Amino acid sequence: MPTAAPKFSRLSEDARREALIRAMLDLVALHGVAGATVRAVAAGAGVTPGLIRHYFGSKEALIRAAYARLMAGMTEDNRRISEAVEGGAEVRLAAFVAASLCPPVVDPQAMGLWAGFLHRMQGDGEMRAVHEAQYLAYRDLLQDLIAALPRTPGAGGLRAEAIACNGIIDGLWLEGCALPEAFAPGELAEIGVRSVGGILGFDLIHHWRRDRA
Amino acid sequence: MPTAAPKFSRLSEDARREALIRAMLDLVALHGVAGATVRAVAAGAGVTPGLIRHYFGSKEALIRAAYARLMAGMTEDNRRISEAVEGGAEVRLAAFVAASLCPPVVDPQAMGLWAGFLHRMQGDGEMRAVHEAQYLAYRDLLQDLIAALPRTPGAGGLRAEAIACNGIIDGLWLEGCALPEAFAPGELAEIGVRSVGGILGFDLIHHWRRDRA
DNA sequence: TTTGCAATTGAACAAGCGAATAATAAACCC
DNA sequence: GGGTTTATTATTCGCTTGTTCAATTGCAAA
Repeated sequence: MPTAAPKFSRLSEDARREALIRAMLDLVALHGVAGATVRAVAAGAGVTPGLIRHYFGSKEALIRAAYARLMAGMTEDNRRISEAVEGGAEVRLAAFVAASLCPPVVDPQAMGLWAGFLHRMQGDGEMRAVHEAQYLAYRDLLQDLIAALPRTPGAGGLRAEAIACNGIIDGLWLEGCALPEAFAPGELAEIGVRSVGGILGFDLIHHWRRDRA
Repeated sequence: MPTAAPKFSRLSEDARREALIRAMLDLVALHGVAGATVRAVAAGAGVTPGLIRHYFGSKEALIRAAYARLMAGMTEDNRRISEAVEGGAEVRLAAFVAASLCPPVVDPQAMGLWAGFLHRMQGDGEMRAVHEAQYLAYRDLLQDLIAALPRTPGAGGLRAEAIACNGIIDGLWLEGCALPEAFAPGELAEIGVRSVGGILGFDLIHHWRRDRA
């Protein structure tokens, strides 16, 4: 008598949690938070709905875990970009700005994912705390890159400059995601680098263009 | 025998639609789109759920109508701001930027409202069309203010400058809404005016400060 | 191989959703 | 005032949701 095929396999706790978080992120990106039902997430992870409760206690807790994972991943990507570029502080900052304003960072699905979680921050203080920590980490990274520029800092102070540069990156990223056809390829990146240069009083786009050539 | 109190009153079509849209906006701002059920919206408007179908055909159609109303209101506010300020083009542009980065425009509830609708744009082309029209109208307004400045336009062109200024206003507005306690009162407005000046190569903050004094 | 444990299933549950529809009553016309 | 219209209500339907829990079963230790 042949041994019957196993109905399921027992994975480690880490692997299961990982699979469920990944399935949640995929579904939110594709159909929004509304489409990420426990049944759909479980099916995406190849398990049954009961496991969500077993590992996370509730769907809400899984959503929070997925959001934290998403934000951590974006920070990690940004850190890698800023470290991968060869050259002086000018080139590294310009590459950092440009990378944030081109695919795959600029992506309608990514914005859907981000917006899907954003509108949950209103009543959920724990989620807002995750967002704040992530925002400050990103801004500090940017501030370090700005501080390394060979120039005399502007009148507003380093903090204000980091806030401003973070702001224009966020704003242009959002517009690029929301209306992909409204901008030519590379247009947002060039505008971003030029604008950051204007804010900092530094000819950033000149260094950027020479580096790309 | 006293005449019994009427169980309900018949309103004009416009008044009913208005009441339902208003109730929808209030609920989305307070509890997100998920909390804006047909029953809750109807209760907020003082009617029964059936009327939503009677006037809008479906809940989805009411959501679209409410979104269009929200966006139209924001455009109107912006237009009023840009027209209310006395003075030259420099002062008007600076006031426009600053107004967009102070209460009541910067408001956590407003962001909740905006985010609640944003994550619905993914699969809804009609909603995206509303968003695009609104975005372009806002950007054109900004571009007109920029074009009126007494200066020689920058190397990037007027369109790129408008995109950049729009981007930084959006980005700073978002950060101010998401983390109200992270910035001092007026800090974002000053950063915004200074940054727009940097992007345009124009000493905007000097004119702004003199006008406020 | 046998035993014990807990990861996983699968069916069922109550609650809430949007939608549909027949009955009702307010307002308008003559 | 009586008759007509239709805005509005009240009730119901079918469906999906998140959650629950006893039964099952893969897997590792003994």
